[in-house]
Amino acid sequence: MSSTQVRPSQREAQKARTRRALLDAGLSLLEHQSLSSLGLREITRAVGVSPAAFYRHFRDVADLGVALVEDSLGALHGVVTSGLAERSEDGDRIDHSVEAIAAFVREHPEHIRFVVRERRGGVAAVRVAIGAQLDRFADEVAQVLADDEISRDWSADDLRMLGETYVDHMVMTASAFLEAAQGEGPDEAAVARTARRQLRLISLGRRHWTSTD
Amino acid sequence: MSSTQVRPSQREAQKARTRRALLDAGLSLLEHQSLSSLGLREITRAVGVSPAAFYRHFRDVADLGVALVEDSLGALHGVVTSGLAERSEDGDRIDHSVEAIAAFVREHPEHIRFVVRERRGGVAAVRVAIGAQLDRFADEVAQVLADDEISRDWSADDLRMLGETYVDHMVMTASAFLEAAQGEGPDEAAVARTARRQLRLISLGRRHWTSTD
DNA sequence: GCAGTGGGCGCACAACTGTTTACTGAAGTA
DNA sequence: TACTTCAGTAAACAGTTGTGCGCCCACTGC
Repeated sequence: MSSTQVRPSQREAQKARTRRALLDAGLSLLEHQSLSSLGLREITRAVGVSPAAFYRHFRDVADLGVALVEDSLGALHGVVTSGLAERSEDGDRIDHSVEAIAAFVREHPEHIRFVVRERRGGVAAVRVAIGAQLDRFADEVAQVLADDEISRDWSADDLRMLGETYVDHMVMTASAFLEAAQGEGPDEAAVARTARRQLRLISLGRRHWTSTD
Repeated sequence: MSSTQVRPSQREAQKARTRRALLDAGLSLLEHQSLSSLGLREITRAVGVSPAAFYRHFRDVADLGVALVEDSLGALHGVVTSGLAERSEDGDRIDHSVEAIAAFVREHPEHIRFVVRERRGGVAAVRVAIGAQLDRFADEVAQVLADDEISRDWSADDLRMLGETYVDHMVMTASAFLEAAQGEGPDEAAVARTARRQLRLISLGRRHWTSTD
């Protein structure tokens, strides 16, 4: 089996560059529409490349969409795990989490928009890809939570449920920050406040949890 | 000012029938795609009507989308308020709420799919319409919660936040039920169990809530 | 240096899109 | 009965779409 080349050879470096351009153009074109209405020619036109060139990189637009999922959630992955790892007193932890989400949205708004929009979007393959990634997040969060003193006698099942809850809340909050950034809905401070209070609500429920059924 | 006719005159009855047909066809075509990729001709073809006839009823496809929002969330509106009004012991109330959502999804899957998909979808006007409706839901839920003994000394602000939390949770749960119905993800029973436990978590947090900041 | 690989191009193709136009004919009005 | 209204039609418009074909030519490995 041939491993990946150590010296990328400017041929495939160029190929990778075009691929990136296609991905970037696609992502930015998705600001005002959804993937299922994004045209192949639209993308190549934005990059300045012939339509036929597209097929050298992706089977179709949906395929590019799947690639974008890895792109978008890969970056978030690092933030979540490293952010959760650092532990501190409860209130601070909530503040830091919310601020981390806010910062990520500020830095990568298009990625967040893409994920949030296509999570329930019209392209099945992309929906599945996003779902799988978020499932992984939920697992990892549950893993971290398991080491907390509070959830000493929680069942794996309950922990998993809690992990899902946190991930869903994270996505919702990110989406709300995004809307705030583009002037729709409440402003960033208000979103942050709501998010913090919701997390406090969950945190309280967590402290008084008793496993049944 | 001329009021709406009491005797609908078969002319406008026919018009209304075509309009309904367009709405229904549109909704069912949205099962496997999103609104921004739904074509005007696609709809009229499904109804068996000429493309130009579409303009007698809607300005464009986005306009039809907005009409679909009223259609979809109007039905849900009755369920939510009447369902919440009946009060009982805490556990039962959770069970009933979750079952009510499950039942609604079973009866109107396409409506739920539409709302969930287009809530963050590519058509701004539709996003706004859905957001406004869900905001109203949140208000109403907060209103009902205000009369609970538990939230005796809650601020209006905290109640509103809790209302949003419940509405978001409802939408998420409905979406999960929908996925279950079409074989993706966990089955209906598992979704219901998760939803119940999440509600119990929130309920616990609620009982121990103390307003700060 | 030379044969071979492969990313990108230009062009053509048929199929489709949204929108406008002038029209028809049934239903409503007086 | 004669006159108006208007939902729906048919046809044409200029653009656009995805995809396949053969060709080029900078780069690669020998």
